[in-house]
Amino acid sequence: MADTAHRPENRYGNRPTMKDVAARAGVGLKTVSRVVNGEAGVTADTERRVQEAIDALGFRRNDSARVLRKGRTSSIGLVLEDLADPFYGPLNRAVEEVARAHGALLINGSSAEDPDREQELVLALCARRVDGLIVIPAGHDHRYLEPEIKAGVATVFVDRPAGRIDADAVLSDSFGGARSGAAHLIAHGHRRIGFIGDQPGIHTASERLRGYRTALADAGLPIADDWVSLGTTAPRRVHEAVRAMLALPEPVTAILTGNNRVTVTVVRVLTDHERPVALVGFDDIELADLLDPGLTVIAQDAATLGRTAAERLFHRLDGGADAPARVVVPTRLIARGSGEIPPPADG
Amino acid sequence: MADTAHRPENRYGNRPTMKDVAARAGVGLKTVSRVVNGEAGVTADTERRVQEAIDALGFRRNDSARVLRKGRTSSIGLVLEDLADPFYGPLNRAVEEVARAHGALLINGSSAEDPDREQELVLALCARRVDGLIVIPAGHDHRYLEPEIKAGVATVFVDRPAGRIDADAVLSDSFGGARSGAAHLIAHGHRRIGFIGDQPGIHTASERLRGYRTALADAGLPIADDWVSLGTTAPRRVHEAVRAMLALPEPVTAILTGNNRVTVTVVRVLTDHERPVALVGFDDIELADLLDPGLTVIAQDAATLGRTAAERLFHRLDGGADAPARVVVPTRLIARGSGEIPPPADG
DNA sequence: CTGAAAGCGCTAACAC
DNA sequence: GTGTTAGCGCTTTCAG
Repeated sequence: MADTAHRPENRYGNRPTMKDVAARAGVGLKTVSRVVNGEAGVTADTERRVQEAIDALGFRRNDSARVLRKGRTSSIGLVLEDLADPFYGPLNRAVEEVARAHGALLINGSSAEDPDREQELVLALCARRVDGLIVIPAGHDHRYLEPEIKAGVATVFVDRPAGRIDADAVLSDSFGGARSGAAHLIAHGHRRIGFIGDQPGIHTASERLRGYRTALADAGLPIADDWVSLGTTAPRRVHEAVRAMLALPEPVTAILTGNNRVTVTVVRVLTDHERPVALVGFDDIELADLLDPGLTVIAQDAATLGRTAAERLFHRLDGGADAPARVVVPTRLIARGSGEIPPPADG
Repeated sequence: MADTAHRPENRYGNRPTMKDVAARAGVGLKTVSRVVNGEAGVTADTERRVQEAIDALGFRRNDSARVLRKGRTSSIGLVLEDLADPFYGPLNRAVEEVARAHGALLINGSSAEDPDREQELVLALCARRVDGLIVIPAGHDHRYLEPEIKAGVATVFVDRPAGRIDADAVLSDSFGGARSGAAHLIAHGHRRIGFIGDQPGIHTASERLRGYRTALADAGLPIADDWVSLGTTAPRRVHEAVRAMLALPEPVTAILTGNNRVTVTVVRVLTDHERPVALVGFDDIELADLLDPGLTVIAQDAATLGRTAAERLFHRLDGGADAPARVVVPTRLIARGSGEIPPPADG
C-alpha cells in the first residue's frame, strides 16, 4: 500500500493502530478509543464489534502515543549503585510494589558508583519523562537536577542524601546503628575496639564512623589512630587493615565493620586467627546465623527504605508540596554470638 | 497565555519544547532539532545561539515524542520472578550492561511467580513498545505472546523455557549439574542419597530430579521413594522432609538439594543433627565457604545467563532471523567440604 | 451514543 | 545552512 510506504523500516513491525481497528469495525476512531480504555458510552453491540476487530488484528494500544498526549508516562526511574548488590534487591522490590500499586512501571539502572554515569542515567530518565525519580546517589553534586525538579520531576534520594540541592531523602540511621554496635561491644567488656569502614567521602561511611567515635567517647574510652581504618572495600585492603590491628602491641579485642563487603572479609581473616575476636558488622548478611559463631549485625531495613522512598515520591506526585524532608529509618542490632565474645582475661 | 491554557494540568510541569527554543533563538524548529541531536549542517554561531536558548530555558528533549516518530523506544523489558532474590541480581545487572552498550534502558518487573501477573506485566511492556523482552517465565503457556512476537517484539526466555510457543531460551544445565552433584556424592562412597527439590511443575526442578535419577541409575544404584521429596521451598516443608529421610530405618547418608532456598533450610537441620550427613546444594550461596563444613554446591552462572540472553535479544533486534534456539549454560561443582563427607563406616 | 478535527513534541522529507 | 510541511497514534474537545 502506498499508505504504509512512508513508514520507517522497523516501525513496531507495522502494528495495527486504532484507525485500522476503526476501519475494520466500521466505527469511528474515538469509539475504538472508548472501548480500549473501558470508557462508558458505547453500546454492547458496538463494543463487541470493536473487540472482534481488536482480536482479529492483534491490536495493542501504543502507550508512546498515549503518553505524548496525556503528559504522564506512569513510570518512575530508580537509579541505584549496583543492581547485582544483594542489599539493593529488597529495596528494588519494595519500590516496585509501591509503583505497581500506583499503576507505574519501573525503569532501573546502576550508576556503578560513578557520578558521571549517574548523571547520564538520570538525565536519560528525565528525557523519557519519568513521573518521578528515586536515586541512590553516587555523586556529591546534584545541581544538574535543578532544572528537572523545577520542571516537575519528583525526586527522592535514598540511602545517601543529595549533594548541594535541597531534596527529599530517606536514610538508614547509620550514626545510631554504629553507635549501638560499638556500645554493644563496650557493654561486653571491650575497651580496644577497631573500626574498619568504607571511604570517608561516602555519607553513610562517615556517619558510621561518627557513631563509633561517639559510643567510645560516651563511655570515656580513648581511640587510638591505629584502631580506625577507612578505604575501599577491596578484600586485600581490608585484610591488611585487620591484620595490622591484631598485630599491635596492644591489639584490638573487637571490631566494628562499616558495611557487609568489609564484614565478609573480616570474617575470613578472623576465622584463621588464633585468638577469638569479637565482631559486629553493619548490614545483615544472608546465612549470618549459620556461621560459627553466628554473626552479630546492625541490620538495615532495605525494604522499608525503598517503600518509604517510593511512598514519599507518590505523595509528591499526588500534589504533596511540603518542604523537602529527611526521613530516618531505624536499624536493629541482632545478637548472634560474634558480638558477644568477651575480651581475653588479660586484655 | 491562551496558547497554554488547553494543556493538561501536570503536563510535564509545562516544560519548554523545541518550538520554544527555536522562538527564543530566532531560528527554525529543525535547526534546534539538529543541534539537540548533534547533526551536521549548523554554523558554529547558530549552534551557540541555540545552545544558549536551551540552557536558558532548561530544555530537555522529550523522548516520548521522539519515540512516537522513530518507532523504537530503545528500551527493553526484563520480567523476573523476584527483584529481591539475590540469584537474579547478577542476571539483572548483566542484562543492564548489555542494554547500556546498545543504548537501551531497562524496564524491570517481578512476576512474583504468578502467571497472571507475568502476563499483565509483559503486555504492559508491549504496550510501551519495548524493543525486546527478556522473561523468566512464571507460567507455562505463553501463547498470549504470539501476536506480540509476530508484531516484532523480540523475546528471549531465561532460566526456564517458554510454554507452548517456540522461542529463544537460555538455560542453566540443570540436568547435567544435578547429575554431577549426585555423581560426586556417589564417588565419595554414598549409596543412599536423598533429593529434596522444588515443585515438579517447575522446569528446572524436574530437570534436576532427572539428573539425580540418572546419576544413580548410571551407578547401578536403586532409588527408594522415601529418598525423594518435591514440593514448596517453605522451610517447614523442607524441614520435615529432611527429618523423615534421616529417620528411616536405613537413613540417607547424603542429600542433594534442588535450589538455594531448600539448601539453606537443610543446612539448618543438619547443623542440629548428631551424625554428619553429606550435602551438595544446587545454586551457590554467599558465604558458603565460611560455613563449617564449607558448603559444596553446583553453581549456576547467573551473569552469563543474563548476558547471553541479552546478547541474543540484540542479535534479534539487529535482524538476526535464525530459528529459535535453546542455549545451555554449564554449571560448575565447587567442592568445599560438605559434599566430601564420607558415609558412616557402618552405612 | 458517536465521530470529526485538532494537536501533544518530535523527526523525515523536501523545499529554499 | 536553514526552514517548512506533514504526520507518528493517541486523547481531547466539541458537534452532532
